[in-house]
Amino acid sequence: MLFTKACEYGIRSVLFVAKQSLEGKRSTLKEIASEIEAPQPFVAKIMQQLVRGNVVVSVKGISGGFYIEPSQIKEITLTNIVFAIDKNFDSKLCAMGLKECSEVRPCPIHHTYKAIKKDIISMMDKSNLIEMAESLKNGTCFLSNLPKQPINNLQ
Amino acid sequence: MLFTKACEYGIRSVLFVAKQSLEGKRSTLKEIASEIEAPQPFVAKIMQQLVRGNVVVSVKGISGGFYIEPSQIKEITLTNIVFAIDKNFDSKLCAMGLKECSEVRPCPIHHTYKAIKKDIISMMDKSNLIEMAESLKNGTCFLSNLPKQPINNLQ
DNA sequence: CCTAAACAGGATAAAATTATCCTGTTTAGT
DNA sequence: ACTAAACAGGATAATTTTATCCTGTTTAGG
Ligand code: FES
Ligand code: FES
Repeated sequence: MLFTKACEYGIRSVLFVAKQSLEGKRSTLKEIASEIEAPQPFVAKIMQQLVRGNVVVSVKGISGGFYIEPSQIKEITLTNIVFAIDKNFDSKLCAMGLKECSEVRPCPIHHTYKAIKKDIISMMDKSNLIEMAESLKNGTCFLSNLPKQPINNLQ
Repeated sequence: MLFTKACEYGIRSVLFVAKQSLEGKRSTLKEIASEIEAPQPFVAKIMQQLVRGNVVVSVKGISGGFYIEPSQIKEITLTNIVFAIDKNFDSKLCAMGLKECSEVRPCPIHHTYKAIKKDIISMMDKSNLIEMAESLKNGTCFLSNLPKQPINNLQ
């Protein structure tokens, strides 16, 4: 598993908030947790970390919620999200658990894994939040497994 | 982190045992734990799982230890090792934690991550244990961070 | 046949991660 | 002012992962 559960929830939360923010809407904890199908109190903790990390903005009080300045959305990367939640995340570590991933003292899979790591880092740095948020809007990608409403809900 | 600590220790243990087996030597728990710099009782548990999973063979009693039939070494993959230790390991899961990684209902990073997953699976399936064990023998790769002996141990 | 070295496995403990609870503060609207 | 909806944050609980302990069994060698 590449990311911790907290990071997975965090990424999905931010993407939902980003999508809503593009439409000028704030998102409440309740909406976020329901949308991403995650426990609300845990999502609350994660959103707190994201606020402290300046990834999202929170507004207290009635009609409050979370949002991201639309002009900021394109600046945010998965790296930003993940590091706001998991200070210790490090995609640069050795796949076999050596304390240091090193070119001069490589583990047996270092050379193969190096290319994979590069791709992971690149994915995290170059992932375009606004493009992802727009795909969510278009319905070409999703944040949960099952459609919210059954398809056959006629009558 | 791609693998759990247990898997990391397991991979390193198997590689050490493989290297020793190429030289006709059995490895004791004490040797393995010391070589890979991991807690011996935890390594013991992991080795038990590897024995049950038919990755390594154990011999009880004095002058016992763990070994791998040299002819078998080239048959073992990282996938074998990891699944013997972590039944739930699944490199095919969604990077964002959706219950199912799906082409028809993809998460926002599915398409980028798909290629990475393919590389991970390929690394795990095609990694050549005998080549790695031989590199260990040659000293072109390593299982721990620091040389066992200080370099300046003259006199 | 006795001993010491080695693995096996159940039970338990410690640490980290995930999840929940409760109380407090903020704020729009009345 | 009062109220209800919303986030903040400390404390706690549950679960999973990591690590240890203890007792038992096996076996080569004297
Ligand atoms: S040393 Fe293991 S991945 Fe680089
Ligand atoms: S659906 Fe998320 S990686 Fe495939």
